[in-house]
Amino acid sequence: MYLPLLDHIDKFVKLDHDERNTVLTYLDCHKVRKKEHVLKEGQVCNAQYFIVKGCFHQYIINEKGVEKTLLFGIENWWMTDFLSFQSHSPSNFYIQAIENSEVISIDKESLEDLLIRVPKLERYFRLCMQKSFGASQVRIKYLFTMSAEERYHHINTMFPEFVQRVPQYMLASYLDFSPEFLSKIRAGKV
Amino acid sequence: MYLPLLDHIDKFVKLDHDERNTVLTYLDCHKVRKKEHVLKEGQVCNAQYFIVKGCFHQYIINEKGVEKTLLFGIENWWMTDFLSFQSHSPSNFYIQAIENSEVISIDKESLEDLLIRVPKLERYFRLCMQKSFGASQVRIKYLFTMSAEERYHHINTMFPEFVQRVPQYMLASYLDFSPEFLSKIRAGKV
DNA sequence: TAAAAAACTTGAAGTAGTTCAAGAAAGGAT
DNA sequence: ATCCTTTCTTGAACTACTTCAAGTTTTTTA
Repeated sequence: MYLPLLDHIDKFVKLDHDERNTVLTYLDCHKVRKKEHVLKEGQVCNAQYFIVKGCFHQYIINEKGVEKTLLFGIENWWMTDFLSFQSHSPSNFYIQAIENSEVISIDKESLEDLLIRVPKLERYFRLCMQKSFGASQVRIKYLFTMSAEERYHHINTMFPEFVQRVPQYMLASYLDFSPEFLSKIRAGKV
Repeated sequence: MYLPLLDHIDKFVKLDHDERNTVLTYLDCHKVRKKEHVLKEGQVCNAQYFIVKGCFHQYIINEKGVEKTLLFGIENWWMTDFLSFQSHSPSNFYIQAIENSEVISIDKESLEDLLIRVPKLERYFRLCMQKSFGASQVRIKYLFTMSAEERYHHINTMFPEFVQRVPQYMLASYLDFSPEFLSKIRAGKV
């Protein structure tokens, strides 16, 4: 149950037996049902979530009441609103399960505590974040340089299983165009 | 010369006298002239740059040969291509000085070394990155929810001095629209 | 301080993608 | 198995923004 996270940590830093056990005492694994939220706009984001199983998206609702998906997360990714988490400010975002999922959550206080007891984890979280941030930089590059159609074909080539896994309208939103347009791209009508 | 960085570190973690001195031995401060690059597409990004003075932008050149600015950096920000830095892969980006600037650079090996000697810095870099990543998440929100005109007015309200500081065509590119369109927004011709 | 280069402006014509509305298909719950 | 909800499709009308080209202004360099 907690193994996926320990394995993930192990890719970045080596913990000894005691440290692993310490980590375990701080974690809390629970199920999140499809469509359930772990964060809503306006709330202060007080935890980070490691996805053990399932799929989430981070989204906002625009002034027309339409959902815009900014980010997806699947197994072995951390999800949170880092800005709200760090600065205790109300979040701009919703984070919602797209499938029945399982997450390991750790709240801010526990994390602070844990990082004092297992300082090696500072490195783990640093490297994780570096990876996410790198990915987000590349994403902006794609948004800035490719047409809607190119973005769709690109993601479809790189992550075909993922494209099947999430609703089309969310994918369209993530790629920053309308669901109708995605439908037309797929039908070859553009 | 190195004080701005030590001050910045001090906002996140407290170093003792020895640790500060250790840090200093790893740093290298140098001037970068306007239009000079610290990173070009295709190079592996081997260092992180802390901006002591001046202004940089990270950009790509698209298939039409046009520059697209993905990110700006000013005093007290770190700039690098984290993906390339972490995974030793060729960078997608250029990083160039917009003004005559001064940076403190630290290369990958030195950083690894330094982090071993001053482990507290793991925390510093983690928190720095968390802040940058949070900012980049919010930026994507703006790109996804505001019209071109709204994005311009927003940045102009939030950071008026910054808007004056960089060429309009770079700002337009950063906001993801054409320089001509920015000209028209400013003239009230949209 | 003149000449060259870089940055900004303007209008006209074009287009990539949106919006709307209505129907069809697929998925979930009881 | 059927009803209800959610998701996907299609075409027609529209629009926010781009592209192009030419001229003007500002900045840099020698």
